Amino acid sequence: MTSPHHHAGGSPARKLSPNQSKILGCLREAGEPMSAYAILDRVRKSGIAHPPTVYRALNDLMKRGMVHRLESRSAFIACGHGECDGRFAFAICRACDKVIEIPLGEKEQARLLGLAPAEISPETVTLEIAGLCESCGLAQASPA
Amino acid sequence: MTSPHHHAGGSPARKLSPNQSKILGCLREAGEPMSAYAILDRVRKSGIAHPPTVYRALNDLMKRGMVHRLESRSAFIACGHGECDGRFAFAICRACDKVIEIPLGEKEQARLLGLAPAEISPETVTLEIAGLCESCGLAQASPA
DNA sequence: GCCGAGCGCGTTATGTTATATCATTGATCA
DNA sequence: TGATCAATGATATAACATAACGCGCTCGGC
Ligand SMILES: [Zn+2]
Ligand SMILES: [Zn+2]
Ligand SMILES: [Zn+2]
Ligand SMILES: [Zn+2]
Repeated sequence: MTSPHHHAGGSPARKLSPNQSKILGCLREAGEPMSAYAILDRVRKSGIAHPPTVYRALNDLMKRGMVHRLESRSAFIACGHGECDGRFAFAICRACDKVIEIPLGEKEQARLLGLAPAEISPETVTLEIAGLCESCGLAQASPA
Repeated sequence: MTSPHHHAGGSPARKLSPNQSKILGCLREAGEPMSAYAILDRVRKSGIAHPPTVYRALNDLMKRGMVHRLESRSAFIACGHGECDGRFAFAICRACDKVIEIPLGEKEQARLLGLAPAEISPETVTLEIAGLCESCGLAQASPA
């Protein structure tokens, strides 16, 4: 290696910064999707005080595949597998916001990208399936 | 027909209100995704002055399937087919925001819903495929 | 005719999500 | 020592969305 400091200057797998660790820890503890501002509330006690700090860390963590964004909810969630590469989907209960991450196989991913028309060369897929989880389904079936 | 006024009280295919027509017209003219506030700017001249008016109309139009929301962009677009029923996806250029609506067949839709795990009974799918359109792909290949 | 119900819409105010920008700090190193 | 760079802190504001109240119209009952 050329120099142990200056952290390699490149792309692959740098260490998490303290803020990134705090925010990833917060999301992992929660195990649920959280809004950026909900995260901010939870990490205030550990010294993070402003929205940009949270968004910076979230954006870095998303680039690493350790945090995903639920587009249909404007919320963030820790990757259910620690880390992944963009081949995932989500199933979301519309009543209680319970979320399950669905890993996509390469073939499935390719098939989804293949739905794009020739005019657009596809790169990434955002797939969110909304429905009712078991308990919310039961609750809805029997009102009282 | 039972009565031309009071618009039938039920669900199917009521007439558009004046505001709904204005806003749908705006989106159809644009042929591109627009944010709610961009729509507001465009329809100010026709008397619409506040965000809730725009959001009310958009929500109604979405229920009818005449307008769709691009979740990954917080933007709205007129249905490419006049009207549809929830079986659609989008391909979006990440550079110029060009959007193409992709109709999904019943089988495709069913296959997507089938990706949901047993814990969540799936109802609707949000599928947005991002990539580069032809012209943006060229522009990126040759920088200057 | 008068009234109440329902609805579309106007309006005010506020809540929520996200980013632009500049200042500060601390480590590295010529 | 002082330039440089990356990370973070901090201020301010932009962008997106909704809650809540009230008004005026049309319609149907009386
Ligand atoms: Zn993941
Ligand atoms: Zn649920
Ligand atoms: Zn459509
Ligand atoms: Zn493009």
